Amino acid sequence: MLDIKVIREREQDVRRALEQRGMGVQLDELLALDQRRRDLLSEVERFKCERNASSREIGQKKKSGADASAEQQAVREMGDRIKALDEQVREVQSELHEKMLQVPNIPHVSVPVGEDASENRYPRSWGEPRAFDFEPVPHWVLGDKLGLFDFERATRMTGAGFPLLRGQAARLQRALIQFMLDVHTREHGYEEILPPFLCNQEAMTGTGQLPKMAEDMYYVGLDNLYLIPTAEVPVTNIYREEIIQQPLPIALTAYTPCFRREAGAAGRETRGLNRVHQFDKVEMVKFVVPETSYDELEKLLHDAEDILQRLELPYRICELCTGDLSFAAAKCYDIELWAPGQRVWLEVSSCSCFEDFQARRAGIRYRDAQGKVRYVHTLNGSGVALPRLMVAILENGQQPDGSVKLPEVLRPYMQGCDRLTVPPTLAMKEN
RNA sequence: GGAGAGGUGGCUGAGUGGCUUAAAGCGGCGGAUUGCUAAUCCGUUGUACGGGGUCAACCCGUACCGGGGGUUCGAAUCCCCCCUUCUCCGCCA
Repeated sequence: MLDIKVIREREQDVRRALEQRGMGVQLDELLALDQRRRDLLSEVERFKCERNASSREIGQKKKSGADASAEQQAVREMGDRIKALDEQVREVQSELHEKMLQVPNIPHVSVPVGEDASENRYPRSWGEPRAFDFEPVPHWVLGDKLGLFDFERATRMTGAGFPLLRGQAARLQRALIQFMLDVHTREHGYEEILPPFLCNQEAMTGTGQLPKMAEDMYYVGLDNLYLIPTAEVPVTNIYREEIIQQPLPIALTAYTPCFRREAGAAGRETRGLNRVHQFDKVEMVKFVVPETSYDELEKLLHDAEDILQRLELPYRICELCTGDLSFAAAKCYDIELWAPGQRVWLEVSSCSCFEDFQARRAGIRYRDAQGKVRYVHTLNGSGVALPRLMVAILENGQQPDGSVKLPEVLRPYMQGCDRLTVPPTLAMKEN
């Protein structure tokens, strides 16, 4: 959420910044509501001041035994007016609040201006795509050979887009989670969190999923809870409505499943594990003082990159332009892995700085050196998402015989196993 | 799911209708003093919103004692509903 005072005082700047996002925002309406709210507040507070004074007088009079029934009558009538005005204030306030929740964050000055993804920048990349002396195949072909996935049966029990991993794939996924958490906790200084996988409406509003993304989430109506689309939600909301007492920055990492309805995405790049409704992810979340947030964003990005470098997977960094930036972000880098079997780049991480946008919604504050209460800056990034990481490992590590050579660094996590091979049961079927 | 007991500031903890502007202590911040890794003494101490202002380190007002309603001239205090924590019982991986 933006600060209404900032909108009031720097209307033109805000207007320009939001236009760069390609979103029409009704600032006039917001400012009119704000004016109305302030007028009403002035009025009702004047009455309340008067009532407080009169009540004190009545108390004095009664104590000294005098009659105060005339005054009581007057104050009672004033009370009716106050009640009516309070009601109006509440209405205007909640309407303003609803509207404010719909306004996206202002992009940071360093964000390239552009209309859509075609104007994103690619400042750098890491690693050389492997040169194949045979034709690399997509991961779903490898999956068939190695018995990794069972999409058909998963569809029967749940529906399309809910992957079922078997045998070596399930174990590899578990190994990857363990590996990433170990690197983040032991070497990057994050505290490991295992949060709830369902959150309430307040938490979802705090990080910005609600109200705009409601139809992208799974909702459990009976209990009024949402399945988390990312660990960002429960982990960022750890400090909701708090003044954080411990020193900043705070760096947290969490493994969770993620649930996304992906409304409107049906049929697009949905083959295999490319885009699914349920997936696992290791997430990083930071709470920092405002002065350091963009340095922290670079560090966060490097922490995610470090995972991919250790896994020896070539990637490129994408700097999102204003038109492609998500609702709550002020700046965002994506990391894209090369998938040689499909000849596409797949997004495995999104590292964002939200400045005080989420903190303001969620009421997350700290005390600065002078003891003043201020909003923290929040950041988060995937470190990283599992399905597409799995895709890249499979497609990059594939051998002519259909087996998959695993990154060296995973060996301790795979009981020394260094490749995925055709299981005996499947091999027999082929012969 | 049932019964009982709780929820007060950064923390501990008083407070059963108006001198509560939330006591006291701890912690924090500022100062004084002291030859020793500290003690002692003094002062200070919340948040949000609105208004004013030499637009700041200030002043005025309003609200805030888990959340929401109600009673009252006046509510931390009385009443109702909800949330939540703890204990016991039931159910259960």
